[in-house]
Amino acid sequence: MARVAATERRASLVQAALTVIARDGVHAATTRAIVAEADMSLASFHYAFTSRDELIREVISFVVDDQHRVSLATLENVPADAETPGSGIRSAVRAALQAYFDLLVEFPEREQAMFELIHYSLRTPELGKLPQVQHGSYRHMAVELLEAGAATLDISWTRPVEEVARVLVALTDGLTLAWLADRDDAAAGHLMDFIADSIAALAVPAKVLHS
Amino acid sequence: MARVAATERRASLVQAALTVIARDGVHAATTRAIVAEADMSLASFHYAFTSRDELIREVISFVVDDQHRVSLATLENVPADAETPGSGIRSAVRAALQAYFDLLVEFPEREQAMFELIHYSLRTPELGKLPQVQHGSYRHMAVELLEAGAATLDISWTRPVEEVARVLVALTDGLTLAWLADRDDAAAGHLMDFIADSIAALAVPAKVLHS
DNA sequence: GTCTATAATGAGATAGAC
DNA sequence: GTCTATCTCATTATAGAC
Repeated sequence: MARVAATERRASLVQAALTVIARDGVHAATTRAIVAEADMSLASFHYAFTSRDELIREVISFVVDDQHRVSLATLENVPADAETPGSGIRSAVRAALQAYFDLLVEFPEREQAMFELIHYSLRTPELGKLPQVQHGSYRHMAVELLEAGAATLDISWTRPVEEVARVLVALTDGLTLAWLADRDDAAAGHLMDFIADSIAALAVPAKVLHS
Repeated sequence: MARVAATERRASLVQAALTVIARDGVHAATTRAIVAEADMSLASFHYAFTSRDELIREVISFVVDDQHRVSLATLENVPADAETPGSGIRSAVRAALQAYFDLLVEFPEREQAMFELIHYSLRTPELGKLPQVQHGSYRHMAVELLEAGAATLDISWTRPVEEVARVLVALTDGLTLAWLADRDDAAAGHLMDFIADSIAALAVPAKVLHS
């Protein structure tokens, strides 16, 4: 096989690991399954990584970074949803949730893998603060979305934006887990309606704070 | 070792498995670890169960049943929180959440194990509809609590109780996952405040519907 | 019914030729 | 740098004595 730089091999293996984890779960992501997915030899694996654990650590780091990238990309679309100040926030939140939900329905394995990676890192002390970091990146993403939405729709949050973000993340996690468990689209829709109402209840027209 | 009925052995092994899963995670719950915890020989394990998978299935079934039992026990305490009709629902919800949260803080491994078991069953097709059942039992528990609360506090839900229950479960799952990830007690408190407000917003005094 | 011993498999990691 | 072959260990499961 062609000679490839170690950094490229590492990237390929991380991608392959993510594919395997999404398809078969974390427990099935053995070194053998991963190298098979990457079409690579077992020895090449241990040339690029000293251990399986080192790979998994890199997978989680990659996922965290990736979420941040996705977050920024999503922001591009927020202004397009702009409507009348104040009242628009409810439908903007609802639309953003629907966009997320559509992705979830299209790639359920991906979100399932995220959960499994969180639980894996919670069970792996050597991973240190990665669970906090991973979860924190979700909240950071939510903060950016909420601030962008507030700026675009000319509203203010009645609670600290970090707090609203935590609510949004918790609700999204709950929505995701519930749908993964029972695949009830209609119920998920009702839940998203509720989330949109509840989040919108934390917004007031920005001018209120200016008076 | 004394001769023990197979059904007792099965029960002991299920308990031991739960202990191991809570302490070290599902992936660490090998037959060896479980029989060590149960102080039993490996052969006894295979006398009681034909396979490890059969045990895990029984563990999940047990957990589902157990949740139902806990749910009924919790109901006993609801009337004690009764206050003035209508306005009391917010503090009743908040108190119930706090009670759950206190349990979570005291036994975090237990809730973590519940998550891991859900994801395990989602990855195990042979387990069939168990994930739905497990998640459904959470919602059932929520329904009973909400109905008992409504009766005691003389309020009605403005949405179908199943829908409110789904919201409550989703929020609780999100609360749990967030706290497991970052152990931020203060943030969890704010989240519970929000949940209580949002759920209470779905309640109206019962007499409104009688007029 | 319970035990010890062992088969059978699959895992992570390494040696050494090329 | 990459390969094949192998080591070592842990796992599930079973056989057969008691």
